[in-house]
Amino acid sequence: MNWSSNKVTSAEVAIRAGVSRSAVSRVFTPGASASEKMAKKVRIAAKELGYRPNVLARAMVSGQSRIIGLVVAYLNNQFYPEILEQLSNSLRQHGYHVLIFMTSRTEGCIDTVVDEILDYQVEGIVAASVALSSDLSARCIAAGVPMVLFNRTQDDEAMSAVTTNNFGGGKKVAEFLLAAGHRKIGYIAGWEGASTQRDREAGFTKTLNSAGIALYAREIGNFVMEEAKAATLRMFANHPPEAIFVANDHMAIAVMDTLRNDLKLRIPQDVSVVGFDDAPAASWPAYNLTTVRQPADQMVTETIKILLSKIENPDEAPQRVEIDGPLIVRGSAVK
Amino acid sequence: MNWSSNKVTSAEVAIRAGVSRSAVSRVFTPGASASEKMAKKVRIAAKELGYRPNVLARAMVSGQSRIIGLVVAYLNNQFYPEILEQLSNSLRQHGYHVLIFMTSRTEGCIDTVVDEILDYQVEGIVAASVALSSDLSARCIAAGVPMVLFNRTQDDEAMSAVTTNNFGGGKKVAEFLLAAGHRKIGYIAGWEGASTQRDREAGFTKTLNSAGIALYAREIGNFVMEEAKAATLRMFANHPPEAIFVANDHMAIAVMDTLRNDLKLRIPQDVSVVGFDDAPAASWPAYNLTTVRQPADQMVTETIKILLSKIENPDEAPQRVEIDGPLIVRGSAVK
DNA sequence: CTGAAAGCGCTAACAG
DNA sequence: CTGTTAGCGCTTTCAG
Repeated sequence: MNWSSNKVTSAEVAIRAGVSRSAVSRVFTPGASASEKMAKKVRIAAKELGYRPNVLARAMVSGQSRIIGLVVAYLNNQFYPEILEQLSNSLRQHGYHVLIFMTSRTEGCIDTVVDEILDYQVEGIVAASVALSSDLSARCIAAGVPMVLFNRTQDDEAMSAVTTNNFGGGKKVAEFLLAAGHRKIGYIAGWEGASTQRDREAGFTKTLNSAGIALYAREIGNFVMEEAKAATLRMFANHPPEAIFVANDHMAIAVMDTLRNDLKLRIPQDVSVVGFDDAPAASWPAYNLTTVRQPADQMVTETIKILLSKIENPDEAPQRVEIDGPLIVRGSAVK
Repeated sequence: MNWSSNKVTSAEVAIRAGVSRSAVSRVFTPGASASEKMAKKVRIAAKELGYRPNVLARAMVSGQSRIIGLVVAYLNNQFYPEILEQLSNSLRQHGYHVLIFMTSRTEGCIDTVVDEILDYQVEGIVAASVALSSDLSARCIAAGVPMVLFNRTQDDEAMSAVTTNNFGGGKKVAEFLLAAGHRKIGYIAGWEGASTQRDREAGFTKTLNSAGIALYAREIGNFVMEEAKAATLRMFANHPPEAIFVANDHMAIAVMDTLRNDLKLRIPQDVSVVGFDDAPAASWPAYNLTTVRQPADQMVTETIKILLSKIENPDEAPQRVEIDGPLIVRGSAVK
C-alpha cells in the first residue's frame, strides 16, 4: 500500500481502476450493485492506494453521519463507564460511532450541549441520566433527530425512554427489609430532580406504608458521595435507623464507609444497607452490597433497538421500556 | 424561533437577511471580517430560523472536522473515566469534540479501530493505554493525523507521549517500603506489554536492588482484578511477603480484598500494600490505599497542548512529556 | 451494469 | 466590506 499521499479520494481509485467515481462509490456502498469483475478491479486499486471512503463526505450527500451523540453526566458513578462501553461496542456493530458530551447537572449546560451535538448532524442522541427541558426535546424533534433517554423518564410523552423498573426495585428493597424484621428504616435520596430517585423512593415508601410502617428517617445525598456522607451523619445524629436504603450504589459506598469509619457501626449487625445499580464496587468484598441490579446489557440493547428503529422510521411512536431488575442479595443487609 | 423546518441552511439565512451565503459564513467564522451592521442582520435572521452551521459541511471544505478520536481500553479502571471527562471538557473549550473508540487489548482490534477513526477525518487521536503497531502509527502519520499516546510510551521515537514518571514512581514506592523496614517485598505486575508496567517495575526493583534487596516475590495480574486475586493467592502460597507493590490501584483493590477476605490478613499490620494511579477508590476509607498519584489534570492538559500544537503545525517534532507523581501516603502501608 | 452530471452545505479565493 | 464562483469527496438520479 501507498501511504505517501495524505488522503486518497475515490477519484484516484477510479482512475487507477479505470472506472468512474460512481463505480467506486457503488463498490463501497452495501446496497449498490456492481459486476463482480469491476468490483474486483476497484477493490484492488483501493487497497493499493489505501483508500477508505470519507464518512463526512458521505454524510453530506446521504444525510447519514453514522454518528450517535451521547450525553452523560455522572461518569464518576461506576455504573456509567460500563454503559458507555456497551453502548459504544454495540453501536459499532451497527456501523455507528459515539460522539461524547459531558455535562454537569446545571440547567444551562445541557442546552448548549444539545446544540453542539446537533451541529455534528448526529443521527440520534442517547441522553443518559440527564434531565431535558421540553424545549430541548422539541428542538431535537424539529431537527429530526431521535433521542432516547437512558435511565431517566420524563413526563413528556413524546420521549422514548429506557429504565429499570425503579418503582418495582424500590418495592423489592422494602419487602426485603421488612421480611428481615426491620422497622426503623431510613432512606438516603438521590438528586430529587431525577425520575430514578423519585420512582425508587415511591416504590420503597409505598410498600413500607402498605405494611403499616412509616419511613423512619430521610436525608438527601444528591447522588454525590460527600453529600451522602453528610446525610448519613445527620441521619444517625437524629433518627438512627436499623436499616438504610440508599438511592444508588455510588452513594451507598460512601454511606457504608461512613457507617463503619465515622460511626463505628458494623454492617449488617448494627445496620443494614441496600443500594441500587449493582455497580462493580457493589460486589467488591469490602462492600459486598445487597442491591438492585440494573440490567445494563438489556438496557443498552433496548436503547439501541429503539434508537435505530426511530432512525429508520422517524414517524414511529415513542417507546418507553422498563426492565425488571433483580435484587442481588449479598452481605450488607441481614436476611 | 421556527422549529418547523428540519435543517436550516446558510442559504436560507442569507435570503432572510438579504445578504449572500458568504456573508453568513463570515459572521459564523471567528476569524472573518464583516460589518457590524450586516453581522447583526445575519444573527437576527439566523436566530429566527434557528440556524447553526453544519460542522460536517464546514469540515469538508475547511479540512477541520473539530473531531478528536479517543481510543481507550480499560474503562473499568476508575482512572479512565476521570481522564475521559477531563479530556472531553478541555477539548470542548477548544471547540473540539470526542469520538470514542473502545478496544480490547487484542492486537487485531486496534488496527481496525484506527481505520474507523480515520474514516471520520478526525483532526487528532489520543490513544489511552493502548499499544500500537508501528505500521499503525505510520498510517496515521501518512494520513496527516497527529496522535499522542496517553499513559503509554513506545520505542517509536516519532510518537508523542504523555506519561507519569513511572520509573520515578516505582522508585518512590521502593524507598518508602524500604524506609518502613520491609525486606520481604513482593510485586504484582500489570500486563507486561504495557510500558507503564515495565517502567514502574524497573524503577521499583532497581531501587530495591541498589539497597541490596532482591524482589522477594513476583506474580502477574495483567491489570485485571480476577487475575490480581489469583496472583495474590499464588504469592502467599509460595513466598508470603511483608509488603506488596501492585502495578495499579485497580488491581490493588482486588489484592487488598483478597488479603483481608481470603487470607485473613490485616492491612497494614500483617502486610503493607501500595498501588499506583490514585484512582477514586484509593481514597475510599475501605481501602485507604497508599499510592502514587498520576496527576490526571496535568496529563490531560499536556496531552491537549501537544495535540493541538501538532494540529496547528504538523511538522513539529514529537514530544514526550513525563510528569512527576507524588506518593500519597494513606493507611494501607506501615510508615 | 455503468458513466455523466448534479448537488449535499459550506468556505475560500477572487473580483468589485 | 461584500458578492460571485468554484469546489471539498461523495452519492444519486438519469441516460445509455
